[in-house]
Amino acid sequence: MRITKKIKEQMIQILETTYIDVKPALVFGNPFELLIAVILSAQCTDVRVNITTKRLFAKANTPASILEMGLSALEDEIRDCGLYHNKAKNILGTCQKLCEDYGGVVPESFDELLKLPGVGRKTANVVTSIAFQRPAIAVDTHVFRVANRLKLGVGETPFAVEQALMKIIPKEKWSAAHHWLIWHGRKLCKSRAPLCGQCPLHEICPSSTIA
DNA sequence: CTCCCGATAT
DNA sequence: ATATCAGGAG
Repeated sequence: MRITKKIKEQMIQILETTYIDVKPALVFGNPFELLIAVILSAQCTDVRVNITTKRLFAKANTPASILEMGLSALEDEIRDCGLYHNKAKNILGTCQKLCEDYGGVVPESFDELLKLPGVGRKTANVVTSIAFQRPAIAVDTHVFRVANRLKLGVGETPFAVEQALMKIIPKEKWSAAHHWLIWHGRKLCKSRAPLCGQCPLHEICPSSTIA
């Protein structure tokens, strides 16, 4: 079955009305905390990140104070999130760059964000969208999977999916769409056992496992 | 493409 | 027991 532009627009409308009012799952108090939380969130559940950041931010929640912790103390603090050696190194590198080049403040420029160690396209887009409230579609594992299953935005790489989604979704809805797709992926369009029977999109979804 | 990696869901 | 989790770097 071919997915027309009209069907894609139907999908967008259903997602928009179904996931009205969804908000970020990560807990943060400012752009810097969000940046650190997103770096920690790679291959880790948001629940675990929130437990870890609550404890970490109580001890240190500025670039300078996290730098003071040092590598091994930071590793101990974030170990539960997994990939902790890389993440600790990247967080320290990011904190150092923030202090040296940006006066301890998270830059709003997407290109500057990308220069921070441990910050790739997905993380930079999350910070751009959520912390600075500018239109962006961060393609994480959920968005990538859901967009491809729906054929709402097809692509072999996250960047390709991001571009495909930006074409079909009006710019003013980009940031919201990122949240619709994430929550849809978490609640219904799960990686292992998608709950197609409960899905409001199953009738127009090309990947639906039910009639 | 591979490696990083502990916690959690199934 | 193993697939997956708000990915990024080499």
